[in-house]
Amino acid sequence: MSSTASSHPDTAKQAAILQQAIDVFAEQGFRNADVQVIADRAGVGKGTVYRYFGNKQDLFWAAALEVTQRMADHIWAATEPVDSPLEKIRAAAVAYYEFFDANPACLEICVLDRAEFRGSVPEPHQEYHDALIERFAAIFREGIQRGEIRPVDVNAAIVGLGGLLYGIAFQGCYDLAHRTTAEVGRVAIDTFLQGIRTNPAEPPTDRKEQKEQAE
Amino acid sequence: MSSTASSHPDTAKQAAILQQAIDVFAEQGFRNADVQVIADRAGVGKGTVYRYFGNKQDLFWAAALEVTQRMADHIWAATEPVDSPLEKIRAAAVAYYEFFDANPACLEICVLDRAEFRGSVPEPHQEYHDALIERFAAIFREGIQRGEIRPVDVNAAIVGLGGLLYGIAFQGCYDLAHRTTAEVGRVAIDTFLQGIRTNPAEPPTDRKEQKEQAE
DNA sequence: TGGCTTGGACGGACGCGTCCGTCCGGTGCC
DNA sequence: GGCACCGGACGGACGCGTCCGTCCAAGCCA
Repeated sequence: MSSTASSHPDTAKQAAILQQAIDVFAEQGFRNADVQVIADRAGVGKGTVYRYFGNKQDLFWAAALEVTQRMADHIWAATEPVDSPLEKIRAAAVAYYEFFDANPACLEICVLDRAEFRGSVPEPHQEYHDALIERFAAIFREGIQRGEIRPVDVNAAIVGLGGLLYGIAFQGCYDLAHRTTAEVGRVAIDTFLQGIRTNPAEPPTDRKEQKEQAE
Repeated sequence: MSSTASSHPDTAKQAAILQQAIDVFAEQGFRNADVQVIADRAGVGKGTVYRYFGNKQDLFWAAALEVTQRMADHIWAATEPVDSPLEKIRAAAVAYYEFFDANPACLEICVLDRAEFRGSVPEPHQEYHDALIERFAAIFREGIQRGEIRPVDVNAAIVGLGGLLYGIAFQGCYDLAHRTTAEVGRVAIDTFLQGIRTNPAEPPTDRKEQKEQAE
């Protein structure tokens, strides 16, 4: 209360509800989450929540879209200043873990999206997802052109990269051999870039970015 | 219905309930799943379900443990006849995707475990998980000894591999660039073994297992 | 016939979404 | 400039449907 100004009745309350929805859904899961609790924490009545978001499910979609946008923004901001495609990919991975380390609730929303709704997201999400794929595909293609990246199947590689990032983040709640998610993520992305196999041609003489992860 | 014999009152009914629990939980999610439906599908009364499994949550744990065991069995069966550590890892990955392609309900149980309970599994699960890690660590170590695998950080590599497998399986419900999960998984595991970076020393002349994924 | 398993009817808790009374800011009339 | 009217934003009480876990009556085997 004491919202003296009330210049825009909508925006402030809507944002408050959305943020609380992210937190409560993340804490409780979709079915367990009580809309009344979201309303209480946002400092509004339950009726107001339904006024702004229609129903519980639409509220969840709104929360999920918000999370997607925040994550994408963070990743793009991290990759843009980098020139090398290979390093762009590494930067994206680091940004990804940074984001979820800093916003664990956002990770849980992604998990719930997959678990509750089998990823059957409405169109806005799909558009964001497709845009993500396409921008990464462009990075991969340029990397291949520049000779930094092997001529791999770009789409499959992106799905693989996505799976790697996603999977490790998901597993963050389990015991990751006593490492933080970001730490494991850094090792994993190095593996993705370089592979685990010894090169059949040469003995392990190609230490180059191994220096920074020296155990 | 018509379970005239009832030779073993326990085992048969218990197994039926467990199987139906896996299916119904996978279809509906934990909170959405109605114990009555599980009982009906298993051909028993709800009271019998509670007699055997105590409560809904314990029933879910039992289902999750069953899934874990089935999956682990399948993977070990696939890796044992293989000699080369590197190929053992590849075989394990293939077996992983095979299993979840053939048993999608089992994948959903894993997703639910993570989503509903943050992976806060009871001890039996943890033991299985630890055993899995240890057996793979042994494979990695032998691979490194034999010179097939770069001297990577074994624990981190395993988490990375697990994340890769897990993540791609999870994403199977999204549009994987019009591929099946198994197909994408095969490409991804190749990437894990070899990396995407061109080797700084030699030009891309090392096609060796690229022949089988020729686009 | 007696003990034990089974199954489904039932009570009660819980939470979604609605609906109605309230309150506040803006507008027109005096 | 002050006052009364009005519309709509707001909040929370409530109704209703859903589903967990229990309990007791009926059946089955020894």
